[in-house]
Amino acid sequence: MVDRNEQGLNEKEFLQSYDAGKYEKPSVTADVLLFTMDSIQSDNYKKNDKKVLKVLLIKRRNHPYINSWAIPGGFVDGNETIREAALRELKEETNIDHVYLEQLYTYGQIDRDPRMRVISTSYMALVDKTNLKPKAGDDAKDVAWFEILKETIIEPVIIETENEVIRTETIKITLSHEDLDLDISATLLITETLIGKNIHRVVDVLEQVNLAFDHGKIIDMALDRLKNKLEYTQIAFNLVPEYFTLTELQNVYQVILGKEEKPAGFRRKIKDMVIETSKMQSSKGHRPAKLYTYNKFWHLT
Amino acid sequence: MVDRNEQGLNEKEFLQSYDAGKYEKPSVTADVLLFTMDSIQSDNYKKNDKKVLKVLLIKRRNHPYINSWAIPGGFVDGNETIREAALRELKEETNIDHVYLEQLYTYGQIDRDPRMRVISTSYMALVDKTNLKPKAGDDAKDVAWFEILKETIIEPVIIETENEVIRTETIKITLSHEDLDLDISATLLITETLIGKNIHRVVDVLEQVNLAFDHGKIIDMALDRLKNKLEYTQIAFNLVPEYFTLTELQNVYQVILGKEEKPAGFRRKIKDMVIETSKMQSSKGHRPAKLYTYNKFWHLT
DNA sequence: GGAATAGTGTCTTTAAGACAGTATCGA
DNA sequence: TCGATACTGTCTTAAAGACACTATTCC
Repeated sequence: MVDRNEQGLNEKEFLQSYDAGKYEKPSVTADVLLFTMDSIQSDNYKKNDKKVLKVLLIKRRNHPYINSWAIPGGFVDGNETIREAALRELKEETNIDHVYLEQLYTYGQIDRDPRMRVISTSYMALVDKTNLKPKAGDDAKDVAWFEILKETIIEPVIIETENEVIRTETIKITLSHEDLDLDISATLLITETLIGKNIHRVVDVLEQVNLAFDHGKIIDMALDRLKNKLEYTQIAFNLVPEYFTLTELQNVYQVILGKEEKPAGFRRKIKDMVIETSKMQSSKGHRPAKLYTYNKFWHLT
Repeated sequence: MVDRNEQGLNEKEFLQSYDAGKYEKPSVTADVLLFTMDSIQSDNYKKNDKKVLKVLLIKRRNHPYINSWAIPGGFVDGNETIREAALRELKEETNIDHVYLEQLYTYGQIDRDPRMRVISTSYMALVDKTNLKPKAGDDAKDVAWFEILKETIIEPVIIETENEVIRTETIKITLSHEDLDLDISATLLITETLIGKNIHRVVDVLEQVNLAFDHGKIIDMALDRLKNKLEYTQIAFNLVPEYFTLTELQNVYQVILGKEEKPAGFRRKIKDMVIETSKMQSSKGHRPAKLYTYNKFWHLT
């Protein structure tokens, strides 16, 4: 027996008569938040380089937000998945294979883009900058790594009423580049409302300078996810070279999580995830450090 | 100075001339995985009810997958966000306010739907079934709660080569209903490949019985997320009534995480999240239990 | 030698796990 | 009284944090 619907059509007849264009459709894009760690060289021969977290942005050459900076991304093509679109985007910016790529969140505010309805799925990618070969034909003026600084502008305020608790906080994300004379920033109002048993978090963009669309909000959410995942996965190893010192690795954690750790405790915590090698890193005016590599079989325990 | 693009247009001129229809666009839907805990009454007056995890499915009345069961969902309308579409869908299935609703993942496989390209953003919702008033006009034949059973069909196999580790496992998700004489199941092949420093997880649908689209895969991923979030957030409280016993709460954890816990340890772990009340639960042939309620200020510590 | 970082041993404090024992109900 | 579940106290083990100390390099 063939299943027929209420109009008496079987599946083949239904599909032939189906009008795919009868609903209004949004455009869908894939945006890639490409993060890396970078070193700021120290002038003191004894001191280690300072490590900072950076994100890749591109300069928009067309409206809307012409000349502002944006997270790299583009429309999802009819013959590719969203992930493939993100990978394609990533390929244009890096030359590395096996880049870590993870879906983060899908943004669907109605007026995100003044051109039309655009729904955007964001991905997070992590790369080790020391492996990045600069691409031929790269126009430094249009693609650049920006150091990320996140600071609190207005300290958290908690308002408790009979049935509700509301916590508001204003933060500012500043994106800076050592060579470009440029101010990029986003000021965000974070409102956490306790409704019933759950906290509902809403992020509003109060002000954005030289940053396109709702990308300040997207960067903020990506930073939160990066923080979270760092604590219970091994993704930090995507941000260091194949051979690294434990201090380097510790710096990745400290910069992203924003808190100091004692060397003894840190080493104890990650000892099963790394393998000691006989290589050494020297050249600085202090005791040279052993180089370690990632223990890829760590999961199987 | 007005910013002009390479065609010499300012933003207003650009937007007026922009052809929003020039790219092929997918349809976007919001799917809601509505979970709840249910009790299976015991025939022994002394024993507590058995608790099970259930998910809400609807029966499809049209092609494709006519007469199969599906996760409730629908197209995102032009004047609503994706979340609003999910809430609208949820409103049709429950009457509760403040339902916990969280975005999970966006699925963009090209052939997910035989009608056309459909990109689907899934949300997870948690409700306490004892609060659910059955909706007027609800057709029990078309909407039903299904008990979830996840089992391993083929035990994990790990293949190690020089540079790669591949782990495969076949699982089966069975969805059952006490009254309906119905088999709903999905058999899934899970392949985890260690590429570089990261594990890439791919879920393939081997077989689906009476289940529409790629919904077996979506249910599986939702279960994983539910498990994860249970361990480091307070979402479990959405699955119990306002007043609950600690054993009830413990059951929520045990059923979803699939492992036993010692009462002493469990109570110690959650003691700051709950508030003891003077209420008691009796009626069973054993010592009555104290009723507790959620400590909504637990976060602020 | 001195500044700076690398690395380790041990003590203390907390948290997690195990286990035994008491309490209280309904038939 | 018995079967079943509700709870609590304490001992053990493991993890996290604090701190002191030694090691090694380049200028």
